[in-house]
Amino acid sequence: MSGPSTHEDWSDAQEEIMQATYHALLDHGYAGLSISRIADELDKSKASIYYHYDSKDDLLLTFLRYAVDQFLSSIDTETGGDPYEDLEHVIEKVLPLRLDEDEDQIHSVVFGLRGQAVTDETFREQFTEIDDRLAETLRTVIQRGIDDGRFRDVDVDRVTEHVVATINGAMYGRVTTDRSATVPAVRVSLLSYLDAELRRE
Amino acid sequence: MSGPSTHEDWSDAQEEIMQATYHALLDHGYAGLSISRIADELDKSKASIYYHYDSKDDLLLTFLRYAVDQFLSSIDTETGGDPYEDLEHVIEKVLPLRLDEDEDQIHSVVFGLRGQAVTDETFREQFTEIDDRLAETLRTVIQRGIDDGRFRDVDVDRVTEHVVATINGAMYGRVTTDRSATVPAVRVSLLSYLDAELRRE
DNA sequence: GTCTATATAAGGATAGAC
DNA sequence: GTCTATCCTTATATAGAC
Repeated sequence: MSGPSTHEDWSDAQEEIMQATYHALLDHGYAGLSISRIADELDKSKASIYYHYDSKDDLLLTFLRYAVDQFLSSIDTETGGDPYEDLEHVIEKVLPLRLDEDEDQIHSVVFGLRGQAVTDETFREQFTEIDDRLAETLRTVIQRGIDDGRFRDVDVDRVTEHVVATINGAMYGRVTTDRSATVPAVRVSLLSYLDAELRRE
Repeated sequence: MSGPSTHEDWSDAQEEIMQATYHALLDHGYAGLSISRIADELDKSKASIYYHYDSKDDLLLTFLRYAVDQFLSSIDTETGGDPYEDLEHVIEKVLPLRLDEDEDQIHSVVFGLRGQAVTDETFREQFTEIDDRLAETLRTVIQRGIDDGRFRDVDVDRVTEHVVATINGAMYGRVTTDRSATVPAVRVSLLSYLDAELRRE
């Protein structure tokens, strides 16, 4: 998660605070997040946090963008090959059978925050962006398949929205329920759906 | 939402506290929920809440079950007719083009709480139950369609999980993003998918 | 059952030393 | 930049009157 050059021009202290916030969220959830608990995950005091951020809100806003960027990176997929294989790669990337620890933490934190979007406009904008990005990737691949003549001339937006919803529902189920059969079933079913819907006979 | 006999044998005061909690959640979200804010939505004092509940946790647990029950009622659908029409009815019930105010509030509160399931086992159990129930309804209808010979002999669990994920993703998108095109697109696409996947030629 | 008043802790934020 | 100490507000929870 913290590999080399994770974030632009930030100081080490700022990066450490973001990581501490990550861990505080994993331990206590958003509702239980406090500056004290972030400091507990840090080898620094509460006051030092206020040197870097004006307020808890300021920190949270910065963190939200930080987490969203990490999430977007984690689901980013190279496309441009065979359109159907591209779709396979996207699905494999967003719904791997097994998430490694870092990915699992990113998903947990991001989906743990997403509920805030119901009552907070700032959060909603971020999650709108996440879904827009995923949709854009899918739409581009599908459209290219149609233009190439490899896919049938379907309603691109309709198929795209269907796939985005299914992917989100499966990711969401993974982190908020104990229904472990969901992800494997959806992976298979989604590919079968795309094959039937898009591929020319 | 509060029609006649909403909840078993509760006192009026308890029902009022549940409703106040509802509104406090809509106004402030789960992270901003406090006993004071619940009391503000009530024409009673903070202390009166502690007469009915031992602690905030006790109240929250009761409320979680209350909200989950309301949500389950709101998506409950009569089945037993033509299997394909039953599926149409379920989708129409969980993904109506327009939610009335009460339904919208139930969805907002329930999805606002669901993020807690990431870090809280008690919450996760409730959302596992919600998804299990929806899956059970769908699985039963699809299985009956197969047994009747109206549907093809598909992998029932695979199709069921796909539909549950898609429905959840669409409901989730509705309350956590500004992407208003999702629900209408998914409704259409889901029915088209089920038609292609299930119906005998 | 509900109220006012209050005890006690935790949380956000700042002052001032180093 | 980071620390300790502290201020003020909010929060959970209880005591005791009505």
